[in-house]
Amino acid sequence: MTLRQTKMFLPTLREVPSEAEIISHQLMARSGMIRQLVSGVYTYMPLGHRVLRKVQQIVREEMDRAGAQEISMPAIQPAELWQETERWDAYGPELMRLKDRHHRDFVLGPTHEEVVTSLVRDNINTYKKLPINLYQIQTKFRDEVRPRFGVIRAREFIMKDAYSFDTTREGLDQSYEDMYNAYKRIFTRVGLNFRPVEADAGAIGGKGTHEFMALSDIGEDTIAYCDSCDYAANLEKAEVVFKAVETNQTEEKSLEKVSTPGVKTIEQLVGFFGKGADSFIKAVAFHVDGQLVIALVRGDHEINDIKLKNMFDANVVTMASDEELIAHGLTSGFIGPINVSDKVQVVADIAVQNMVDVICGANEADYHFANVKPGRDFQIARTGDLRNIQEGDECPRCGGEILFARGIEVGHVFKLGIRYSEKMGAKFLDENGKEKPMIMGCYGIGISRAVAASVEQNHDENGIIWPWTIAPFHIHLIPVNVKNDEQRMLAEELYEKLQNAGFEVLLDDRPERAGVKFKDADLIGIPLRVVVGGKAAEKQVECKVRKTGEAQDLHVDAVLNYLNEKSAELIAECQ
RNA sequence: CGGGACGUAGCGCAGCUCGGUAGCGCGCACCCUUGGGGUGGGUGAGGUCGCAGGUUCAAAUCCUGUCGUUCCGACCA
Repeated sequence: MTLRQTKMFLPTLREVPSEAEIISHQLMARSGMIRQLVSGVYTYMPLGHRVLRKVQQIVREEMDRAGAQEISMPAIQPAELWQETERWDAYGPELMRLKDRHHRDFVLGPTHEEVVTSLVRDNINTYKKLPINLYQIQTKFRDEVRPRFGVIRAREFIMKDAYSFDTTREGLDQSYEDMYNAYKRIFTRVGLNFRPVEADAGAIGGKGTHEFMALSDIGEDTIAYCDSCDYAANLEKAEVVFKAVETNQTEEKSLEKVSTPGVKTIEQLVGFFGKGADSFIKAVAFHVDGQLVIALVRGDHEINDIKLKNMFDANVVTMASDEELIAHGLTSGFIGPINVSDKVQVVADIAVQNMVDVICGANEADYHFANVKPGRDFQIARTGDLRNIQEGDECPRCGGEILFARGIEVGHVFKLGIRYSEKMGAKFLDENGKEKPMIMGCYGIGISRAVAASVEQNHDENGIIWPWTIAPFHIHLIPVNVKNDEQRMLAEELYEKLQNAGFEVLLDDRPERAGVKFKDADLIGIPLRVVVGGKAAEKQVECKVRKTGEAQDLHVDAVLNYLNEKSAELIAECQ
């Protein structure tokens, strides 16, 4: 490995490539870490590759420590395996498919449940060989609808995926916990500001699941977290604690039909009636596994379609189309729970059931009902938690206050159970000679995504600021003027010395001007910098910390001590 | 999948409205200069104007199609 910049393939850019929108993408491109080949597909150049390897190494160490064993499975997989689990159809167009010369169908693996389950089923058949946890670090393929954010949502990316096989539920719980703890150590060591959050299990099934979120404003997920305990959940999952609103309502008003021409949205209703959004019922029609469902929430709340899906234990939930609305006698913009056909089921969020004197759509263009009382004026088929949690709501664990943050999903742990082992016949004989399906878990880390998330979290206006543990180099050694013999020789001397001391050193031996070198150094973001300049004759050099900007002139003999001290501080930040 | 924008030198862009010799900045090569925050000057190399078709005496420019990139939305282990 050449660690001299004159020899290294490290093309930095002064300007931002036009396709890069977010800061991490811009900086990774400008610093010469990555180049885009086509949409969502990237080359990692030497600098980027070194960072990837650092992250991979940490992941390996922690996975091995947790008792997992590294393997390497094929990226190319036969369609038959995917047909066994029915994911050949279920996975949809996101699955990269191809044919071989004999016209046999294959896929480029987006994940490896099928392959690993087939592997284990063919090679393990007794409880004596279980539990086992197998992992790999490998390129994955997903034909994303819309690749974006550079390598954060790419179509080809590097993932660590692990799969555990246990004989009992309790065993799975243990495997899961081991992985959960390993993930906490991994992301801590990688230097990410992250949070494990409870998540919805989604289509992959299983009960327990946590996502590891790198906190970032550009994150695609919203995290609801508590300000006083460690509760954190994905917005789609976060439970809402129902608090009954006290009412001093004594006399009961009767239902009244009000003309509301053109008033459709909650916002318009608020303006029209001069009442708060919580005086209205928001009604949205969904298509739930073939049935039309009207879901009700309070006007100031948002419907959570995943909770709706879970309420019905449904496979598919989509917004009802205009055609479906008309077919069921509903009018877009004026949907309500009163006078609906028998074919339509009305469900409601808990907060709706004891609302009084509320206003809702009349299922007739330009009319709303006022003074509506749930239970009296309409019946609710099912009641439950159907809304998104909001900032300021009560924490479901401790009663503290819920706040929101955005996060980039860098890891995910799942309890799969027997979903795959049953379909694929991955069974073992237990102590009693009885055949049982293996109980599985799966655990993913987006390696390349974690790198981008780190850049997103660690940069300033001049460039990247790498955490020590995943920095491509530890020390950037910069002779200001390589034509000056004293500077050049002192730099060479230090280069040897620092490398012998165990540091990874990048020597900027380019015949560039100081400004160019400093700009590139800031951009690349190596944690510590040693500048050999005008005082080379007196054996004085400048040492600088990229993150804080603190700099000091030192005699060469004092440099090693100083760097050891600073590196120890930087290492401590990732523990 | 719906809506929008953009494809001109390695990178960033102008030129297109109104058809007629393809330009600028950066980068690159060489010379001089400078030498602690993207020095200054000079010389030079580098482009099927995304692709295909059409209109025209003539197309980067007008028309049609297509491919690519990207943004917003929908979707999303």
